[in-house]
Amino acid sequence: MTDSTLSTRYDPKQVEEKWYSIWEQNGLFQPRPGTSGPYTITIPPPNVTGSLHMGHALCYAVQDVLGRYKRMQGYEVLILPGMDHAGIATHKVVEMQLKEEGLTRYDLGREKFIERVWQWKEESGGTILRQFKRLGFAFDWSRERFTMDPAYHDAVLKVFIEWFERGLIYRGKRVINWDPGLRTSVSDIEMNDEVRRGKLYHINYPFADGSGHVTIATTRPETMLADVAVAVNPKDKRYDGLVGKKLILPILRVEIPLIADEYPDPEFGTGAVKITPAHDPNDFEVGKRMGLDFNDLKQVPVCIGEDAKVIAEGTPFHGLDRFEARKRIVEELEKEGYLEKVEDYEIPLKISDRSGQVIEPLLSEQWFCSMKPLAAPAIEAVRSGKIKFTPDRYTDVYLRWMEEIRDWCLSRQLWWGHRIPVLSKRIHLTEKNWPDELLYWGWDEFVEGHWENDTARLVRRSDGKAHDPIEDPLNPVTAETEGEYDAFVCTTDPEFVRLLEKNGFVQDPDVLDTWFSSALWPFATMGWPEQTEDLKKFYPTNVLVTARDIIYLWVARMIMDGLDQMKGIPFSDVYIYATVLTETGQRMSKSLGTGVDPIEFIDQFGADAMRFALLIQTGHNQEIRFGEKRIEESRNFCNKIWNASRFALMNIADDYEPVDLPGKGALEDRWILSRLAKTAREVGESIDDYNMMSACKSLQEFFWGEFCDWYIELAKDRLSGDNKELPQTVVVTVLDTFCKLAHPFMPHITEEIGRMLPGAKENQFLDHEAWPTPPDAWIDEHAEATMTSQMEIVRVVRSLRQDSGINPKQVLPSLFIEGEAAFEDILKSQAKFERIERGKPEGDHVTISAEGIDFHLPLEGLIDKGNETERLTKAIEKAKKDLAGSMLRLNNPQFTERAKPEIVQREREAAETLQGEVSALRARLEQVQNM
RNA sequence: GGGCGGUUAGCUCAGUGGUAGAGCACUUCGUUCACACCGAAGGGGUCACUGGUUCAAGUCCAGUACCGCCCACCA
Repeated sequence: MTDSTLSTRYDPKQVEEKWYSIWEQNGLFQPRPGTSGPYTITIPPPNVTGSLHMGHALCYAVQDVLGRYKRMQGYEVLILPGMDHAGIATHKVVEMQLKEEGLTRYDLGREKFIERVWQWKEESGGTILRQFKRLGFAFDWSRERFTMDPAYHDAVLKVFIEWFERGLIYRGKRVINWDPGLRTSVSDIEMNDEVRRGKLYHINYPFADGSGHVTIATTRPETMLADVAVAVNPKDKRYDGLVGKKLILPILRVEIPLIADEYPDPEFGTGAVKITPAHDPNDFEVGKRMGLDFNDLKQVPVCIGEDAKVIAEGTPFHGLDRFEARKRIVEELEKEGYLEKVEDYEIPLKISDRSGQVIEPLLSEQWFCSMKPLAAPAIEAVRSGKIKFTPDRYTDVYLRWMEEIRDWCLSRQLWWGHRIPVLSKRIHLTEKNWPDELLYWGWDEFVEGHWENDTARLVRRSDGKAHDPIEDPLNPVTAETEGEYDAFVCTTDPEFVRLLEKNGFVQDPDVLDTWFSSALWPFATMGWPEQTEDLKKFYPTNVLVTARDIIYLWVARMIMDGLDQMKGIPFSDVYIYATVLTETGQRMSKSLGTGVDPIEFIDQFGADAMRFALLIQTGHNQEIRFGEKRIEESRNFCNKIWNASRFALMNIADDYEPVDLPGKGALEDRWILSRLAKTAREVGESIDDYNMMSACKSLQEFFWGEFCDWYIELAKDRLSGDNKELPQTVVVTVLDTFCKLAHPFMPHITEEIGRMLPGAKENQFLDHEAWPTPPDAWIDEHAEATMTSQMEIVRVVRSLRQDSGINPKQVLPSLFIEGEAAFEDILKSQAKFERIERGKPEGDHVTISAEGIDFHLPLEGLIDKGNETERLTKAIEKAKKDLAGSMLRLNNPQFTERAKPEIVQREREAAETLQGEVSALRARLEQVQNM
């Protein structure tokens, strides 16, 4: 009776803190050589932009379950944690902080700004680490990585340089997505679509010869300052014979041609589209087809700058904000009579994911990465099944996107991130000066001294074609190929950088898109490019657990990079977990005020309750609604576990001696062990299937609905009786096994209880225990069926008592039964009778049937005629309805002939029972009415 | 415009062809006897709709409606 002092309320706070530090001190989170080989997860590194939210808690909880489960199965488990520098996102957080101080990053300068970001990284990283630990995650902190660690930086540069050399990375000038708020380019997948109410302006462009006009429609009239043409579809009859004529561009009053191109849709509006190659990706393509030189401002004018202000010198619009300019230009057009009409219109816009600003498509020179060659093997890896998505519907999502992958704009005009390791210089090459120029900027030194790790390229600006000076150093520049070149040198050697700078080279100020470095996560975290022991042992990882919104941004890129650099898949499974929404189905976000810090819930309910609440809602679904109510339920479950264990410990003597179990004992003993064995299997299978919801439900239903509600209740008397060894052994076995099964989900409370059970050894932790695999011999279908029917009987009799208005706790003298009834003890103790007697009682009584047995409850002078009549009438109605349904089936020859025999047989038995029930109920009703 | 999810009790959700389930909420009863963060009993659902396949459909098929998410260059 050592534990009678335990509180009746489980107190997570003290238990959770205690165990986490003990686990850490005992090195539980580091890989331990096992019998089943390595099992690895490199966790998705959270952004150092603040703190973890509910989605993170779920994500990492799933991984912690997998890690602990696999560890118990004997794997050498490495869960490698870390954090992501998160380029734009972190950059923005710090810029916002500066703004509050009335400063900009330019006031600090690049170096000071980066210092400032590092400071913030320490702060945010510290918060996140504390959150991780509060949640109880068994991750190997000794291997924690950050995507800007020096070694990680080296890995990033290595890939960049290699791809540069292979020609996968190139410099290009094209219309990119410009975020005017953050003043950087962003990739196609970092924007959100949004429809806003706006106007569609119809503007007349008159023919130069005065013969009428062409009407175009636009939502962005301000871009007309950079129009180069108006296009119509060659099939559009309305413009037959007009293509080739000159139009006057209103306001600027310059001539632009009316051209034919496949792009305009004749069905839309007038079928005529103004072409602004510098400010629209479609128009850019048209411009390319027109053969324009994008380096020539005369051919491709630009009218909006990086600050989203209009560039149009000599006009009143110069320097205006883009939206202000739109207003003024429309006024001007109206005044001059060019405005045909204005319609209300839903404008589809691209909104920057990071700043919320309207994206401005802008002609800009950036670094790009060719994706097709990288994507091909990554498609194959998934299509062939080497990488498997769960739920598998995401396979198609992935494949569809990968098959239409577009080149990736890599450069960002930010300061926080991996700086692009390229120096460049504009040179003018002619046939004559080619070798001199090479010598001038140190080319031979480059070739001799630095070739091993570095690479270089010459790109002719007029055609964008690359010339590889290494492959073809003496390729003479001819009259045709002479002209402006950009010389790019890609190097990591600081000495060489200085030499180049001395020769007029300038280092690229841009940094890489943060996902470029994230893509290397599964191997760069293990020390790659060094061939480390970790890399040999733990790569490839086993599973990636992540959110569906980064399948393209991250998952796809890791697969591509892994296959390209490691020549092997980075993980074999991808599990996409559900998005966590608020109770009302809103997105959880700080800006909406709907974000919740998991720590608040942990303070209130405990980490185990928090984890379980999330996990029990997480299967193969795509979203979950989460709130305090759900955690309360889990908290209550923890409390139930606590109290059941407390009760068990109070009943187990210090001299407890276990006995052999299988096949022995009372019905309930065999039943609960059979249920335990099945639960163990279900939990394992559910985890293997990444279905945490199913695993949690099995655990909860078993423990609460079967072990507590039935087994413990039935065992109460026996636990203190003469043969207490057996029920005690069952109780301890169930608790011990349950603690192990539930440990991955609720590590703290299970450890606490597990350690109090008889037989627990010093410094032995559940993580080191074997995952329970109860033998087949424990499964006893007969016991389960019998027990199920006993439970039904008890429920029915209890219901009869309740309906008769008897106090549930009151023990009645006797219950009469007619029919075959074994296990009278169960009935006696659970339905609370002193005796079970055969036959029918003499006096007034009420009767109910279950499992073919009639139960009579003597109620001399106590029967409420009205109540009983109502109860019986209802019962008759229900039985008649069921019987009718049953007969309908049985009278249908199609059914009796075609349905499986056992189904028909079951139906016959059911009908028979119902038939008997109906007549019995009728007889009783008559009896009652005669009372 | 295309694709993917969802629609089951008041709420949140399980349910992979054989007579509809859980938790919460609600009603009634019950606190010396593990737990009121508890126990017992109960009420509550033509499983969104329309067709089809089948002896049998919440479950399979086709379509419709509504909700959510993703992709797409219609100015």
